[in-house]
Amino acid sequence: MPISLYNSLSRRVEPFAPLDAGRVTVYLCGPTVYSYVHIGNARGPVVFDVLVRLLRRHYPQVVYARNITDVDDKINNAALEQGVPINAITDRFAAAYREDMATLGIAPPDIEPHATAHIGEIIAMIETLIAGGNAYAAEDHVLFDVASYGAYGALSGRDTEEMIAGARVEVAPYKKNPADFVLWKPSTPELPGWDSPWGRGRPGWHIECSAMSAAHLGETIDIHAGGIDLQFPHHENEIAQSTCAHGGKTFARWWMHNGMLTFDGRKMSKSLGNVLHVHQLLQQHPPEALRLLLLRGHYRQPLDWSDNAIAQAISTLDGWYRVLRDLEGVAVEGSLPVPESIEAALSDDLNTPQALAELSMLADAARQAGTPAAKAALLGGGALLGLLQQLPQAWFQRGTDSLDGARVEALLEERRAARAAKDFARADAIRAELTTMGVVIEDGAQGTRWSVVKG
RNA sequence: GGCCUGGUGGCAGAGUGGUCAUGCAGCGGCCUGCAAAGCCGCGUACGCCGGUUCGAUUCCGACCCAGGCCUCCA
Repeated sequence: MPISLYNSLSRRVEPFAPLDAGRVTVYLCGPTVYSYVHIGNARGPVVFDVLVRLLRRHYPQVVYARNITDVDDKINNAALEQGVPINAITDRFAAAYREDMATLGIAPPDIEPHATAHIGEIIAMIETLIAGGNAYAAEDHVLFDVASYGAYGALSGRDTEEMIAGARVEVAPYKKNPADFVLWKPSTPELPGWDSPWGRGRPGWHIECSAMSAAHLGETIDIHAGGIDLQFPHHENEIAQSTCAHGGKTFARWWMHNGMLTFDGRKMSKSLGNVLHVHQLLQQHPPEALRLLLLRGHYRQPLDWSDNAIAQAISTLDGWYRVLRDLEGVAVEGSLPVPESIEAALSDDLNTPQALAELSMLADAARQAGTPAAKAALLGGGALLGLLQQLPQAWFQRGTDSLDGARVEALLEERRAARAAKDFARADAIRAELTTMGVVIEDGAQGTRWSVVKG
């Protein structure tokens, strides 16, 4: 089944075809690790995790890189404030990031390049840009000369003249044009820095991604992904740098941008201060519900975060896992099939809401049919989305660490006896007590089952 | 101000030129000791105004509203 993807470059959905079907390359702009990331930062990783899962079904090798930006002024500020070296900050939050992404069911990328490990490549790239007349050194800085690249602004649909005339870009005396951006900047002694032809300094943000991408994926990559807020200037600058440094070669053939996560209708961002940290949310809610929530909207649309949305996601998963629990005795053997309906939805520009609708129908079908094939279809569809991969028991009795399991069992046994003796008043009292403990019970043909209300 | 998205039923959210999204919630019924779950059924959804059309939520135009980018940001 052919895959079609929206390309921000052409502003239309196009049939996807990699440059080399034997090696598909995908790059996602990762986090700057100066603190915990917020849930909005997790949207891209989740969405493009699904994309990579889909691509892996079609191509023998997909090389997926998601970088870590570990040199940046925000990191420097945090390190200075706390009086520690920058790697004390970056190691800690890079590890937390990895752990949190894994908890969200995101498969690790094939490559996780760190900016500080590519200073040599960054300096070499800057030298190439200077030699080619696309960059210039001035007052210990090196700047990209935007006027030297005619296609600047093509991705974000901006007019170069307007941007150069724009009043909101930082105007510095050493810039030829206000729109010129920094490739290298000087470091004072207390700041981290590396020796370079332009003195001791550190790289600008944009050049890091260009250098890391080229180092691991090659000069032309198939898909470059990131949040829509990175389209300008970050991605625009990456294109300018990479294209000019590589003799005019196309940098990324596909550009994919995920929409912003909003909170109370506003973009969630650290600068606005309305963030919810993934690390914390994962302790308050089932991780799978967070993942489902992030997939409930189309990736290019804004998605609003709310407690109600979390509750709906949990209820939906309850329903699906209930089906799987009822089919626990039905054996599924061999590798899981991927239902055509799910693959079709995802192949249509990663229509995850449609895929989730199909998954609901598969769950319903599995409940009706109760066959190994129907159960396998539900599990297989879930697998492509990174959902439904835990045991029903684990889902329903999650977060029970603080619960006294023996006491629950004892109460259930007592209630069973009471019901057998037709002492329904006692039975209901026990049910009420369990409810206050956060335990919900269901009497069924196979006995009484219990689960936690939430968590 | 410039550029770009989008406005769908109580909520979330796909989609389509002409009977159906889907999920959550709600209501009625069956079932149940009572619940829960499940099953059956219910609720005249497509911002506003024009236009094109036999027919528009879907195409076109204007308008209103919301959000994003233009500065660090997934």
